[in-house]
Amino acid sequence: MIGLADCDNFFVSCERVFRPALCGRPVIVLSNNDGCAVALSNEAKALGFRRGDPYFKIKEQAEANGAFVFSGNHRLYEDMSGRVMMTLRSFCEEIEIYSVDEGFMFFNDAMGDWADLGREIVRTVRRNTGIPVSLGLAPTKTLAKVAARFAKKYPAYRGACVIDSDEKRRKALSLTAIGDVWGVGRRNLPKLQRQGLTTALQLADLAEDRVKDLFNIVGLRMWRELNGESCISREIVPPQRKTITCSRSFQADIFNFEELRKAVAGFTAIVARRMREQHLVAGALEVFVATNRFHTSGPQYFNSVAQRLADPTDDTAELVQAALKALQAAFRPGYGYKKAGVTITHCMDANAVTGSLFADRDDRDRRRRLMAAVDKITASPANRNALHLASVDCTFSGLTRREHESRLFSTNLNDIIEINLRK
DNA sequence: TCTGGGGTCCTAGGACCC
DNA sequence: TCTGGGGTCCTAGGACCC
Repeated sequence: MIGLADCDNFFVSCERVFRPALCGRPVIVLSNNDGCAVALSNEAKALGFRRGDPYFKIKEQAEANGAFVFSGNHRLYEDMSGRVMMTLRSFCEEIEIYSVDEGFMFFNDAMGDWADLGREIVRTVRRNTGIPVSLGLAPTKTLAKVAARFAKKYPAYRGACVIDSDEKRRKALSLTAIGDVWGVGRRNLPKLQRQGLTTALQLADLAEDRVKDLFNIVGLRMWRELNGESCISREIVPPQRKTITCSRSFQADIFNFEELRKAVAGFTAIVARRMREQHLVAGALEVFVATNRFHTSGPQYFNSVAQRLADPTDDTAELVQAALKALQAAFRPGYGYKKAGVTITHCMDANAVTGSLFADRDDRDRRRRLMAAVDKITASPANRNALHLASVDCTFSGLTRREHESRLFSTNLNDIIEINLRK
């Protein structure tokens, strides 16, 4: 049996844990630069606000409706995510952390009544973390996703929905719109609809040969999963990352190379720290710059330049040097840049790399120790910016808008909740 | 004025090899 | 007249996910 635990309106729920007065009220969490709504409470959804709405278009209406608005506080959400996953793991050794707010659980033995177990998991996550979660239980990942949607949608399930018979499977699929199936996206939905398919059950009931004609291997796998044949693999040990990206949109267009240079160096430093956390080294890196794609007047420009690294590395200074070289090649003066980013590619396990024959080993070791020391000093959130390369703007101060920040309630001692006891 | 960020997999086509 | 067959690797673009 496969369980999918899916946190309800996760970012909103994280904010509510530390401000319970927000429960039952409309809450909206925004993306970087306070750009778009990325998470909404049910109350905000009921008011007509949608994920992806640009904030400047809904701001007035949100204020008029008394909605509470937050800039994304991802360090808080990451920390809360870790707590949720820890609780899930206490029920099941084999879990796959699928995203910040979702985890698959793999049960190898019969565990008694699945619905009872599911509800106990939901209750325990709520008690341990304050986060409301919905659980779907079914023989395949895709069906567990379907079950979780029902658990979320209908309070009668009390948090957990189980698909453990063919009858339940067919019933659930008949009530699921084809566009709501995991793996059916925007682009392919019209194609499926043209075939006269409206429910997930109609898709599942197609003959295998017909599925092979209509789709590629991805569609075939989805069809098998809907029919109860598990064929999407378990990733219990997280696979090694292949790329790591850091990119941002800016509050105002940047025309000046120096300003862009600082930002790109900052992105590179963040990416470098993340790769060291994961014990990776990069074989190459890519820098992109872009003008505002929503501007209809004025010239548009996008460019992305890759830079091979002579020797795979995780050293911030070396990576920044390479990134700035790439930036120089990508940059054209005269444009207003709205967005830029850095991606490291060709990642490998740091311990499995053979250094170049001509590399200076002593220098390598010194740099490695330096990076380890920097990482140690900047490990705690309060010291995050205590030490950095001079070329790096690690705060992005003034670069992006964050007007509705909440605090680092759970990871920074300066930000913990204060309780005023009345006399 | 203002419009997110970070990933993966699949496929087709080109370069290259024998 | 007539111009092979079979591979791998890499990349860009598309589709999907959260």
